[in-house]
Amino acid sequence: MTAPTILPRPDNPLIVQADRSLLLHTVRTRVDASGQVARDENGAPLTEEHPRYAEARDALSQFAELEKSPDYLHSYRLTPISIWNAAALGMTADDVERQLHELTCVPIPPNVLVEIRGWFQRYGLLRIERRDPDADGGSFELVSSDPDALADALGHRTVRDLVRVDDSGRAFLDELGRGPLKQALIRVGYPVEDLGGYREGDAYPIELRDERRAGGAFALRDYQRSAAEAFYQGGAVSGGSGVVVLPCGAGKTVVALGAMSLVREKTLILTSNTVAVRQWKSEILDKTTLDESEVGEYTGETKEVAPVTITTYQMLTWRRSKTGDFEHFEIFGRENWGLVVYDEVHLLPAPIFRVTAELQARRRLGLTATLVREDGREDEVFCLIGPKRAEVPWRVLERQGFIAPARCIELRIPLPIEHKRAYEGADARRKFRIASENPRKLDVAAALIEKHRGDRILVIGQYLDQLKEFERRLGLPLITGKTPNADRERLYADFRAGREPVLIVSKVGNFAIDLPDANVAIQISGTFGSRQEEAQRLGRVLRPKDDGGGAAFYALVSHGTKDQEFAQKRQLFLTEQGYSYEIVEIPAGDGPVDLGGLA
DNA sequence: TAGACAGGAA
DNA sequence: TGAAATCCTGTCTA
Repeated sequence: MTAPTILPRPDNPLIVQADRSLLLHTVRTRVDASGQVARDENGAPLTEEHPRYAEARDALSQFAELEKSPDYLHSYRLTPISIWNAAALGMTADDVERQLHELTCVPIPPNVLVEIRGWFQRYGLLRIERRDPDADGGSFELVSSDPDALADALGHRTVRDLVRVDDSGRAFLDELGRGPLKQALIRVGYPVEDLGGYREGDAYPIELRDERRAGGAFALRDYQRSAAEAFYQGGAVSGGSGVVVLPCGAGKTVVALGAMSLVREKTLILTSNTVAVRQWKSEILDKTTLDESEVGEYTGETKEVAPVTITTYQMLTWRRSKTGDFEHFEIFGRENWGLVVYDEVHLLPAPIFRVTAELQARRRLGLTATLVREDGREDEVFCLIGPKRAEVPWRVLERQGFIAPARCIELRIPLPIEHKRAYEGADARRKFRIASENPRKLDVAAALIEKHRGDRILVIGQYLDQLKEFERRLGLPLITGKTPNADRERLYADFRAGREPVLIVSKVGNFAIDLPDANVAIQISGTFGSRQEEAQRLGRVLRPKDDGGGAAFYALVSHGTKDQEFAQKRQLFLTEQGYSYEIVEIPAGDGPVDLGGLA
């Protein structure tokens, strides 16, 4: 082990704890010229952002996961997956260790460094390699340069059952065994490097249309091109598998088109809903040389299979009955696909993991805005789709002008006294509902709408009752799942044209991709703590504006309640991406709301 | 043969 | 912890 070359500096922002959690100071107390702690008129100490907070956050985002983000102290955790993704990006244990030493204000517990090294060492320790089935005992073999590691892995029943071990102790498997074996191994702590390679799909010429057209030239942006190349060249076997992480609105589709133009084989695209299917199709027709006949939609309405076919997860996971077969899985065998694209990998349903386990000989590209899954199956994404090949932080795209700068503000609103009483007496789940539906939110929303006169505003909520109340009291149009398509389109059009500056939307807003862009979002209630939901909602207002103006995202929460607690959880992902929430407390009382605390 | 709608699933 | 939206299929109507 290398001795630390950098001594901890007391003014550094990071504390590394023995349980592998990391604490990051976001602020520090301000000191005046005479060396005294600066205080406000009430004598309370003043704080300022820690000068190395941003640097530390950017460093940690490469190899640690953000867990909690209260005001002053953010906590991160080092996990095997977070380290293996770093390893797959080419980082080494030395890199991570050096960055920790540079940021920490206390000595790093030695066991943490040992564990980090251990995880890095395990990455690629076991490999799956191709064999000649006639000469050897099977098509693929699980190998390791470290016999102890191989023996240790095979000591686990769940692993041992998936391979055939011959007399000399070599472990063989066949093609379909690759996925299940990788799943079993990652559960016992071995991320396998799969050098088994890919089966060639049917060649199909797919080229990006790069010519000048009426709408201007289409060209991949630099980060899109390098993400596509990182996917194609990433890993020991080129042509690869893995995940590209890009913010909403950064053009994930275009990255996939870039990858398709590198692979140049028949491609199957799996996406989350039918609107997305249509969007993919029009993007493909617009930006590649493929024409209508070469791109198929495989949905409830039309079941076309073409050299490039787009379908939905729901289509694939449909069953006649609870115990029936997945009747549409046969699409995977209908063509000799050379590439399978998984859109929104953070939403991938369980049955798709199952079928993907059998698809390890196909190239697989996962796209997502966040690797975080609410169900904690990050390890399955890692071993079945592949490691993270490229990631562009939101803030970087913001600096380059590809997404609009955004201000996030959490408004803490007191519960009126009579609701407070009901809240105290309610059980846990009623509490959340009561706090979410704080009627005072309506007054605050009205004040915000007034403040943002002239902007495009979306009011986003979770409960239909609450939303209907807003519709009635504010006299603004509401869109829910029940709103007929014709009405939706009319309202969207009015919103785009500026005739209708405010729309109230329910959870449809999470799915409807055709929802027009806004520059102000007011979230009046959200789910129990879905991080990706918050990210998507912010994504709604992040498209760059013609006037170069910024966006605002307001989260309205009831002060000191479950509502506030869950809001904090939702904010995790965005904090990790470098957004900080300003907190503004709304004074108690009724009548017009004073937004004086808001600059 | 298209559209509307109900019902089940996750 | 619960509510809401979606998608797919099948059936009914005109």
